[in-house]
Amino acid sequence: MELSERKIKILQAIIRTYLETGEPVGSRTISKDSDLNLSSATIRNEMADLEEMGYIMQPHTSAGRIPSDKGYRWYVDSLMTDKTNEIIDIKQDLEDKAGKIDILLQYIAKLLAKDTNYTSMVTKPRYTHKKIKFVQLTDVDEHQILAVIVIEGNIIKNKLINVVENIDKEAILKMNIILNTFLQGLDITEINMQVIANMKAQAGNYATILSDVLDAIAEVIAEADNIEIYTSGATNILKYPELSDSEKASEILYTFEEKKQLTQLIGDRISEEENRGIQVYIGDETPVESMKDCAVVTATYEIEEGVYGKVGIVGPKRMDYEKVVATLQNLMTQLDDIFKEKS
Amino acid sequence: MELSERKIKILQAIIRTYLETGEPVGSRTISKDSDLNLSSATIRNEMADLEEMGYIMQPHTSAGRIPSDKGYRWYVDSLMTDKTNEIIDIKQDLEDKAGKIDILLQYIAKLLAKDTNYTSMVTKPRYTHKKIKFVQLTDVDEHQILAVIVIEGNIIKNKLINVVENIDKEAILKMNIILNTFLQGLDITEINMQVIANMKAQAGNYATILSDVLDAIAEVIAEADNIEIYTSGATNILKYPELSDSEKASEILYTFEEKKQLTQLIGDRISEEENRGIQVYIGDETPVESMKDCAVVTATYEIEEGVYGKVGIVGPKRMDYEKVVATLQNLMTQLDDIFKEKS
DNA sequence: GTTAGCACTCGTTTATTAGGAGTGCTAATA
DNA sequence: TATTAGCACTCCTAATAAACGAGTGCTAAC
Repeated sequence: MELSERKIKILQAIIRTYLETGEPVGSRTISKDSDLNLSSATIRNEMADLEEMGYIMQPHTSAGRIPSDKGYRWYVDSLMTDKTNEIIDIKQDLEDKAGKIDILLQYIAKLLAKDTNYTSMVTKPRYTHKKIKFVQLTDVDEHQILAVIVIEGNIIKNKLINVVENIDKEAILKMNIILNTFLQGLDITEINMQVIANMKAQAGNYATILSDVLDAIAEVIAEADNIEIYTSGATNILKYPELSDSEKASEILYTFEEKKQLTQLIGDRISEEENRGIQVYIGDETPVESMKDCAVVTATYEIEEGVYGKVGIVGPKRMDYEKVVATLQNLMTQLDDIFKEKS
Repeated sequence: MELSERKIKILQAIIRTYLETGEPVGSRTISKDSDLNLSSATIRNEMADLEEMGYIMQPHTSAGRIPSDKGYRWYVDSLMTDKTNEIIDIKQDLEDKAGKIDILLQYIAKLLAKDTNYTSMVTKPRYTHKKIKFVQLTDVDEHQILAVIVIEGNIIKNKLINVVENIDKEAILKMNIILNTFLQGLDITEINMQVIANMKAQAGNYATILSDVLDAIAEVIAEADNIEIYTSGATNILKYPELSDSEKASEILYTFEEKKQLTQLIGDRISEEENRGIQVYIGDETPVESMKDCAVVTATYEIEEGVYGKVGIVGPKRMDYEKVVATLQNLMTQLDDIFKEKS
């Protein structure tokens, strides 16, 4: 069976009404509220068809219809072709905060959660090809060296290194030179045994200290590799009765508290082309078990050539897709503008 | 009326049973479970007295009794005199993590939440008298300076400063010297207009840049002043029926998500002597509105002379005070040992 | 002082009922 | 042929009632 023009209108009406109310919607409601001028009986016939086709379902006989996952999917897909133009101007707010990327992202998460009444999450962008800009050692006291490592994209990391031997100024000076000659401009994937061996050879007496320093650098870089995720509005899910029962809520909230699992949702596979743009996961489509009763919308932002992060919204399946998608699209362009301006 | 020996035993029995079950406890239960060998009628008489004295109350006529806040308070106070000796050996775990204080604290929070099944929170210790160890500027590129600021207690902060003028090596060198001559060893409260004016005088041509740098330093220091709080196990509160209804849970969880309000609970007044040691807040005693149905136990740790942080546990009023207090006491001594060893 | 006994209270559970929203089907209608 | 009015039927929900039972307070006897 095909989706006739009329069926489409009815299906849309059902889904829209359900998104608003969260209650099963009956034939009479559609008959009255839509501009189709059809009796409830006709609507009923069409609804029977739509059910057979899998777009809607009944929680029980003698209840109205609610959208199935397939129904939501259809709805979302049909939305994507429209150009919606809801505008929420956060650009101004954003510009003030553009100085510090992590504060900015945290702020965006908060804004999104507040604006949508769903839960938001934002990943810190991940530099896949990190080149070392420079490394600098400073002596703090006789047994401590402070290493400052600056990676492309102005990610700054520091670490205190405890060293057994006494440290003199000369050692620091020499190591600074060695480190920078060898590492500057190097992609971190290029730091191999060969490079390290060469450095150690040059370091002579200071090889042990250098080894400590290199360990620290490795550690720091590994750390930068962890995906950091900011979330906001987790408690918003308690506002939706279908999610707020103790068990479900507990699972979902736990996921947000732990954050680890969120990686699967917005951390993975950013580099793959097809995962860019706006993605919608409905119910079982999400890779995270605890969110099987939720819908997730994600979007990818680019802060500079090849450096991506993601933004996501989690809510009930009956979330206001239109608004969420529009909001995210809007946010993305505004972020684009901000980052473009800066560079 | 006085609390007779027998009344004490009955009160204890009531509270203990209620802590376990969370259900009102009746006279017959006490009569059978305790070693008093009294009939339920006698217990009833005593219970009527205890109720009159305010230690227990009835949720409604013909229900058993539950402890009132006063009852809990009495119970907790009586616990404090006992020497409990439950031992949970986390020391070994802790030592591995002692390298990085924030990871350590985060880990402690997790451990506590897991161990107690309540919610835990840990503040990062706050250095009240922060002396600047040193400041170091490095040129990143022509218009960016990287400032690294090390404060006593090895708190390291860095900030990228955008400068309009071109920067040459000489400027950097000169400013480094000025900054360190003036600021090194200075308590941050001592950096006043006078000092700044003197520095600017010395800086000559570089005064504008110096001004930017000082702004950045001020910002960084202000940031270090914020109390950071790690929490864990927030979703645990959903395990307790008396807290898990949507509204209450939402409020409490929101408090943990936002964290701001937690400051009132474990951030404030650490320096005041009487707030050290173990503190128990029951119901309305807590300064945080959303936790009026909870109990909060806090403890203070000292990582070095004069540098304090706090650890807190939040749970239902019927929390297992004995275990929580013992766990915290234990944790405190173990932390003490670890930090003492290190210095 | 303690306890057995008993009437009474009141929340909880279970059963019953009434109401109503919504359906599917059929037959009449345009 | 498509639409619609009508009606019997389903089944959820809310309301009401009844049965239950845990627990109490009080009294009177031990």
